[in-house]
Amino acid sequence: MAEPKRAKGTLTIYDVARRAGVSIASVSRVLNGQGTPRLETRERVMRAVRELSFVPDGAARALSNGLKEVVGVVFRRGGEALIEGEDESFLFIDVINRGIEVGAQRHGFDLLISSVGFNDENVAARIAALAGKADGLILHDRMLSAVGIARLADMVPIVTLAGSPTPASLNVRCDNESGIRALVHHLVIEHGYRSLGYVTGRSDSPDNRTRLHAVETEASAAGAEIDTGPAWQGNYSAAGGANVVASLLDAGRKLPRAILCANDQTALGVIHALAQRGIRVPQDVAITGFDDVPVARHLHPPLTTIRQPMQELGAKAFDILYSRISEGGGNADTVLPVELVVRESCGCAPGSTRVSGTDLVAKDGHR
Amino acid sequence: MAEPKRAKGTLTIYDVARRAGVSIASVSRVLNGQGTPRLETRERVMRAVRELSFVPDGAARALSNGLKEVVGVVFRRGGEALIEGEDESFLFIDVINRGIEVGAQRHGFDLLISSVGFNDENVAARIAALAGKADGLILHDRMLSAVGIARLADMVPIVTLAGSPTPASLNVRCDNESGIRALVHHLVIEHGYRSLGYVTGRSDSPDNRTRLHAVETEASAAGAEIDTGPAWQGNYSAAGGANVVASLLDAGRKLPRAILCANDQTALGVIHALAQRGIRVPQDVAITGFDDVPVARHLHPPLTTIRQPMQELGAKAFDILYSRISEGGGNADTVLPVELVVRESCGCAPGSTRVSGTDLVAKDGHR
DNA sequence: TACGGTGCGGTAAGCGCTTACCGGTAAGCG
DNA sequence: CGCTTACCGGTAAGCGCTTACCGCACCGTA
Repeated sequence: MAEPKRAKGTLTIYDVARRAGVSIASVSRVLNGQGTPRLETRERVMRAVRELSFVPDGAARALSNGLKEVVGVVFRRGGEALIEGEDESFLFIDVINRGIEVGAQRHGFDLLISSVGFNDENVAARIAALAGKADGLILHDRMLSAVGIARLADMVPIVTLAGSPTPASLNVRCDNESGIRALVHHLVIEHGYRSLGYVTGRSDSPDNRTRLHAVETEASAAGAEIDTGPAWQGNYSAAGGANVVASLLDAGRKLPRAILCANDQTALGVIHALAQRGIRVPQDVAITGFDDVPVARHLHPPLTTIRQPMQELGAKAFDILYSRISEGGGNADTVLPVELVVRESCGCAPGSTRVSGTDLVAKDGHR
Repeated sequence: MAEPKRAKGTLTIYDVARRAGVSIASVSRVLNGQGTPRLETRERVMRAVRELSFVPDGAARALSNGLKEVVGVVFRRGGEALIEGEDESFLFIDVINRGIEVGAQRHGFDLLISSVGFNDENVAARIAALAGKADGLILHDRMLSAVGIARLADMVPIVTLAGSPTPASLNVRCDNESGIRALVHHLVIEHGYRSLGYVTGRSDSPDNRTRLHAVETEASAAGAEIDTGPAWQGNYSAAGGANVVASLLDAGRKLPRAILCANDQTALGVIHALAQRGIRVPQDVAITGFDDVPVARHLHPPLTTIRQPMQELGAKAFDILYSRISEGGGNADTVLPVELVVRESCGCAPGSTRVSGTDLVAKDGHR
């Protein structure tokens, strides 16, 4: 199919060896710090390498020693961008990826990134192809079914984010329950709101199911009414949140005093829709998000939300994957603590931003 | 050095061949659509592949046919995050990367991503290592000196973003001049502001130099005064912008009627600092940015800025790199048109967001 | 029936690297 | 002074794949 056979001046280890007057084995040893080459040998090799500006071919190395030093990362590219600015939806993902990268660099790994559109068909095939180019894969939320993961997993180690562990794959997630508990506590106990609503995320997301369940549990435990059901079905997008509000209002339903949203994106849409109907936040309805994406503090009003340690989540995911790759171990289900970030959308006073951990689990200090 | 020799059940093309009762050559041919295998052969192979869920090893493929189908992307990780929310600085980069990825996927390439901290030492070494794992490299702004690029370039094809082409590397950038021209025209002619200021970006950035020069040229052409100099030196960060304002004010200098900022980040810092001093935007001082990052529309007031087609920039960069990789050609210096986005920070009325191309250059239609 | 052509598919030669293995040299020892 | 023991460094065997090359079987034609 392709012209691009071999680039012109491909420099190989043979060229370096010839120039240094040694064998390729010596060059390799010097470059990798194996064995104990004589000082002179080392210097001759290094000089030749420098003079030729030689860089060993990654593919050949990988083939030879069975380690590519590459982690694949797969995520879904933004779906339907209905509201202007919706493209921010990928922020969340990018921050996590940044964290993965930080972890990866500590071990000389790089990230091989591949996003998948919402209506791409050959998702499994694309992920499989990626698997062929990497030592392990990190899958963001909702990339593959359990069977898909299982199939993939006997090809290459897998870590999922915000999913659930399977016999063959590991998982890293945030402590949703604690986050929701803190939010409900703040709204019901501290603000005294008696009626709550919860705009859900995609129904196939484990995170979403956990949060919904936690809202219901906590709300009734706190003695507040909780409004849910099909009418409250969102999809993690701003558009989804806006739709819920619009249909609720069009159906003549009375809104609860406070609405929790499955994530910040959704909250953004909800606030937007509310503003269009002239409903004030937080005076008429209090709103909260989940995630604390960077834009959350710039919304009007600034969004009260749950901060997930996204960067750490990514770094942790890499660490776990790495230990799976090198030793075959790895904690199957890792849970990271979250923080309540109080701003103004819940009804608190301006300027009183407050952050508080919801959990005593020690974060284990990657920074 | 490493345990991770070979994963346990590494499945190879031999396994598939055995199971299908054919030779490895046939398997390869079927998998790559080369030659004209008989229908029966094709089916037997495909069945075996499916049953074993075989995925060919990327490293071996790459080694064998000299094409890794990987592009390396290098950028700087955010520097000093002084202002809360500064972490958004990487948004810009992420959007471009998204564009690169879109372009890459059209050709079955994936992105190998590596970021570099501002005070990392072995930058050249890290980039070189990345080069070994990729077919070509895309470098974001200010990654490497001209010599560094030259050295790298005879190793692997290079495309720089927002830089300048070198004999050995290609470049893609936005039409800074037109953007600045549109901005100055809007501020001076339409709003009638007679005095302007320009908070610069990093002094080593080609984009920054171009913009500064354009501001000076256009301002004097339009008959406005332009305030510049060392006191106006920013660094593309919000903190940098805030500093400029703070020192200007502390030094008792009178601010011009309108301040153009090297980028949106800077504008964010400037607006922030102004607000702290009780100076109103745009009533007292009008502010403009450059880039139109997603958060720009959420600022207070919403930021008038120049929209760079960041996604297209990325896609274009990939296309050019790809043609360099496959044919050795590629346009050395590609310039993309920009748009003026009028919001409120320039003094225009709320709700009057207006977007207008500044250029008649046809965008060549990747979408 | 014999012979050239065509079309599949197998064999084997690398791609650029790492490393097990082994041979040569020099140092250590009796 | 001869033999053991280290220590280096070279030779060569793969790693898993693609593909040039070649042989074989079967077809058509004379």
